[in-house]
Amino acid sequence: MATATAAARRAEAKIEYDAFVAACPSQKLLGRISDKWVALILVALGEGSLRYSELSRRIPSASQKMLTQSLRSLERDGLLTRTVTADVPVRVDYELTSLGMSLRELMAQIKSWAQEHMDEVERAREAHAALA
Amino acid sequence: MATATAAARRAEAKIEYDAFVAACPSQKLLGRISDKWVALILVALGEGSLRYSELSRRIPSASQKMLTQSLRSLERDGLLTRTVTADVPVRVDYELTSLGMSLRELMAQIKSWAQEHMDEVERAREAHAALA
DNA sequence: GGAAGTAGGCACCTGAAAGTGCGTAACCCT
DNA sequence: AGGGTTACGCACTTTCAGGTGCCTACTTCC
Repeated sequence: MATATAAARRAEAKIEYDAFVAACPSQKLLGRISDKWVALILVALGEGSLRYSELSRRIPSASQKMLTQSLRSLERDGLLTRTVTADVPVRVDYELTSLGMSLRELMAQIKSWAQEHMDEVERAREAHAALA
Repeated sequence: MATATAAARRAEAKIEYDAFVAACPSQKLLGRISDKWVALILVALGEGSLRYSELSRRIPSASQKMLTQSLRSLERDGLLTRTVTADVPVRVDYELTSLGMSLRELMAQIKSWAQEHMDEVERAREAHAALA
C-alpha cells in the first residue's frame, strides 16, 4: 500500500527532506548571513559600537527602513544589543554581542576565502561565456 | 556647487558605496552560497561524483528544474564538472573541482559555526518573542 | 523660518528567485 | 501497452526580500 508509485515515493522523500532542511542549523545560518546588509553591519560594528546615524553613514546604500529592519532582526537573534539613551534627540547605540563577534570571525573566514578564490570563479565564468 | 545639500552628499556616497559593494568578493561569494540548493549539492558531491538522478534522489526537495539550474551555474563558476556519457539513456556525472572542494571546506566551517551557535540564536529569538 | 539631524514607522510596489506543470525521445520491464 | 527511468527544456505563476516615498516630533544651526 505504501510506496505504490514512484511519484508517491518521491513525494514522501520530499516531505521528509523538507523537514530536515527546515531544521538544519546550517541552512538557518545561511539564511541569516545572506541578508543583504548583515555582513556590512557586522563589519561596521566590528570596530566598536556605533550610533544609528553613524551606521547609516557608513552604509549609505542601505535605506533607513532596511537598516532598521536588519538591526532589529540582528538584535532579536542576540547578535547585537540596542541601547537607547533618553537624551534629546534620542541616542541609540548598537554594539555586537560576543555571539555577534563570533559570527564576525566566521565572516572574516568567508571573506578570506572570497579574496583567495573569487577571481578564479570569475575567470571560470568568463571562460564559460566565451565558448558559444 | 558640489555637495550642495545633505541629500546630494548622501546620494553621492551611496553611488560610491554601491560600486564598492558590487565589486566586493565577499558579497559575490555570499550571493553564490546563499543559493537555496548550492550547499546541499556541495555536501552531496563531497563524497564523490554522482549522476544527475542520484543527486535528484539525495535532494528530493529540489525540483528537476532547480537542480539543473543550480548545477549549471556551479559548472559555469568552475566549482564542478559535468561529464556526459553518450550511453542510452544518456548518463551525466557531476563532480566537484578542486575549487569546489575548497568551497566545500568553507561550508564545513560554516556548518561548524552553525552547530555550535545556532541554538543560542534560537534561544535569543524565543526570549525576545516572549517579552511583549 | 527653512534646512538639517536623530531614529525610526507604515504602506505600497517591484523584480528576481523559486516553484509548477507539461513535453521529449530514447529504452526497459512485465 | 502502460508505467518507469534518464536528463533535461520551456512557459507560466507565485512569493517575498528589498526598495521607495511619505510621515512623526523634537531640536539646533544659520
